[in-house]
Amino acid sequence: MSLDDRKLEVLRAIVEDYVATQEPVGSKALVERHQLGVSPATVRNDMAVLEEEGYIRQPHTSAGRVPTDAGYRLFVDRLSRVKALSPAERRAIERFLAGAVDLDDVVHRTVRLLAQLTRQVAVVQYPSLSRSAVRHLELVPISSTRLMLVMIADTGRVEQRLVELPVPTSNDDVLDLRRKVNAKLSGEKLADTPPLVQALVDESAPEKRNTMACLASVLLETLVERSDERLALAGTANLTRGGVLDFQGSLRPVLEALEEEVILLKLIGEVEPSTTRVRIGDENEIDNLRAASVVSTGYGPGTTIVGGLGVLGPTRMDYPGTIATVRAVARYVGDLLAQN
Amino acid sequence: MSLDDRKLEVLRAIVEDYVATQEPVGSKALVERHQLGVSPATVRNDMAVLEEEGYIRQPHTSAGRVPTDAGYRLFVDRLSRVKALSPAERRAIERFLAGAVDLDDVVHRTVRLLAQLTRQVAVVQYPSLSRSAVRHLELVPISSTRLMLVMIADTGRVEQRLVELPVPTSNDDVLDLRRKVNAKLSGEKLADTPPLVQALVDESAPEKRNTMACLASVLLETLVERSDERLALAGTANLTRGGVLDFQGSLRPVLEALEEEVILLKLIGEVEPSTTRVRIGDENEIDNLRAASVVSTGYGPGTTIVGGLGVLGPTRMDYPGTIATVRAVARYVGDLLAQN
DNA sequence: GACTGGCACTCGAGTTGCGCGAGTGCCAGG
DNA sequence: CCTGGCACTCGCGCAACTCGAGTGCCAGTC
Repeated sequence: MSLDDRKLEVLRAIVEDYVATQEPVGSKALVERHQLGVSPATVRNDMAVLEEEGYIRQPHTSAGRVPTDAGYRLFVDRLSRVKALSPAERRAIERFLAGAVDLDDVVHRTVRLLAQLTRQVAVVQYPSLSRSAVRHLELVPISSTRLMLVMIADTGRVEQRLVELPVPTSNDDVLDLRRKVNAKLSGEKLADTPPLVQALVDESAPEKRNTMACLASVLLETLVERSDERLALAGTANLTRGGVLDFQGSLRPVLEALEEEVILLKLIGEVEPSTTRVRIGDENEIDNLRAASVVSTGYGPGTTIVGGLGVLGPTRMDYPGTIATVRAVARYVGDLLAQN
Repeated sequence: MSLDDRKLEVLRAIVEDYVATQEPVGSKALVERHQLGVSPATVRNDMAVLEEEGYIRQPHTSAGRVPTDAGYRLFVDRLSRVKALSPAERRAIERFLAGAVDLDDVVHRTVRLLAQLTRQVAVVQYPSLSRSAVRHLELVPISSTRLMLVMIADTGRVEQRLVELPVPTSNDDVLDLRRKVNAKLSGEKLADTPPLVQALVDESAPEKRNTMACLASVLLETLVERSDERLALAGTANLTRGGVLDFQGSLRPVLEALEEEVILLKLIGEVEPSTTRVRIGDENEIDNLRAASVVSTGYGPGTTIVGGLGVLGPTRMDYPGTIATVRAVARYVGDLLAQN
C-alpha cells in the first residue's frame, strides 16, 4: 500500500543506524547521516506511517524509533543486498579451514570461524547420518560377549557403539558377521538400511540368529534413531556484547535454549534447498528465542546437503553481513567435504 | 593466632548466611539466626578481628560483612563438614547414569546430571588418552591412498583419524599393517607407545617403510599429542542465576574462559590422588575466573584415575553441598567405567 | 578480662523535584 | 506534497533529602 520508495529508504536507514549505534534513531539524525534529500519533518511523517504499519516503534514517547521484527523482516526481504565478503575475509576462511585433519576438526574449526567472523553464537550440525551412506562397518571384539561396532559414513562421520552379545562368540564368527554386514550394507544410504538389516537377521543361520538380532538392534539404533543429533557450538561469550541491552535484559532463556540440542537442531537442521533461512525474533517457534534471530543454511559437497549450520544473535544484527558470511562459510565447508 | 572457636563459628555463620541470602550479613541478623549465645556487640568485636585478618570485608561502611576469598578458603578447609547426599539424590544419580550405552553417553549424562544437581556449570573430561591403554587399532581402507585409523582405548574412548598414504596400498597390505600395528601396540599404555611406534617403522621392510612412517606420524599425533582434549560442558545457563550480582557484573570473561578447552582442562584436568580440589576466586590462575570457584576431582574405575570432572560457579557457592555432589558423581562414574 | 547495652555516627539505597534536551505531532504556508 | 516552525511530551541526569541498617567505641557489669 502506502510504502513508496522513500519510506522504504527511511526504514533501511533506521535499521542500519540502529544496528550500528544500538540507540533509537530520530528524524533529525537520520537526515544528517543519510542523503535522503528531504527535511526531518517529512521523514517524521514517513515514520508515522511506518509505525502505523508496524515496521517501527517508539520505546517511549519522545524517543527515536526502533525497528520491529516486522521491520527487520521487510529489511531482509526487500531492502538488503547481500554484502560481498572482502578478499581478506575469504582468505581468512580458507586459511582457517585448510588445516583440518578430519571431520571433527572441520566441524570445530568451522564453528569457531563462524563465531569469530560474525561475532555471534555459531552452531554447526555434523553431517546428518540420515543423509549419509555407509562406507564401512567394523566389528571389534572386546571380550567374548562384547563387540565394539564402528560405523564409518561416507561423509566422514564415525559412530561407535558397544554391543552386548547373548552368547559367547568366537573371533571367526565375528569376522563372518562383519563380512555379512558389510556385504549387505556398504554403500547403502542410511535411510534405506532398516529393511536390509531385517533381511540380515532373516537370512542368518538359526543358531546365529540370536546374535545377529542383537547386533541388528544396535545397528538400527546407531544408524537411524540416535545420534543424528551431534552438533558443535561456539561464541556464547558473544551474547554479552552490547551489554544486557539485547535479549531484553536476560541471557538466561537464550543460554537455556542453547543447551538443548533438540532446539538447536530445529533451528539449523531443517535444511531445504540451498536457500539461507532467516528467522527474526517472534518468527522463532521457541519462546526462549523470541528476542533472537537465527541465520542458517545447509551445507554439503556439491549441491547436495548433508547438514546445517548457522548463527544466532540479537534481532538487532547486521543481517546482510551475517547472511553473506554464513553462506560463504557453508560453501567453503561444502568444498572441503567434496575433496574427501 | 587470635582465631578462637567462637570467631570461627561466626565466620561459618557469615558464610552460610551469605551463601543462602546473597546479602551482606550484619551482627544483629547473625545472632538472631544462629545460636551463638552472645550479644550482637560481641559478634561485632569478633567481626572486626575477622576483618582485620582478611577473612571478611564490608562492601561499604554501614553494610554487613561478606566473606573474602580467604574466608571461603578457611571455611572450606576447617569449618565445613561434607554434607551427606540424600538417598533421593543417590537414587537420582544412579538412575540417571544407568541407561548409558557407551562412553559418549556416559560423559553426556554425567555432565548434565552434575549441572542439574549442583545448579552450576559442569565440566567433564573424557578419559584421558595418556592414562589409557590401546585395546585395538583398526585400519579401514577408504581409497587406495587413504585409510581411516580407528583407535579403541580400554577406557572406551574411540578416536579416528584419516591417513593419507604416500603410495597406493592394496587391501592385503593394509591387513598386514593392521596385524603388525596391533601386535606391537595392543595392550600398551598410550604413554609408552612413542618408542614402539618408532620401532614399527624401523622394523618394517624398506619398500613399506615410507607408508609405515606416514601411518606412524598420524598414530603419534592421535595417541599422544592431540585430542587428549575432549570434554563436555553443561549448565551454562546456571551462570545467570543470582542476577548479574555474581561474577562482578559481567558474565563475559567467564563465558570466554569456558570456550577455551585448554583453560577448562587446566581447571579440571590436573588430577592428583583422589582428593577433591577447590579453587576459590583468586586462587584460579586464569584472570577471567577470579570471580569464580571451581570444585574438581578425578574419576576412574577403582582407585585409578582416568580423567577429571568438576563444577564452576560463583565464589558464593554452597561448598559442602557441591563438594559432596561432585565426589559422589565421580564415584558413580568410576563404578560405571569399572563395569566395562 | 570478657561480655553487654547504649549511643553517636556513617553511608548507601530509595525518593522526590527539577531542568534540559531530544524527539515528536501538527499546522499553516510554499 | 514538502517544509519550517512551534508547542508539547517525557526520559535522563543531577542534587537534595530522608531513612535505616549496621558499625565502632565506651562505660558498666559479671
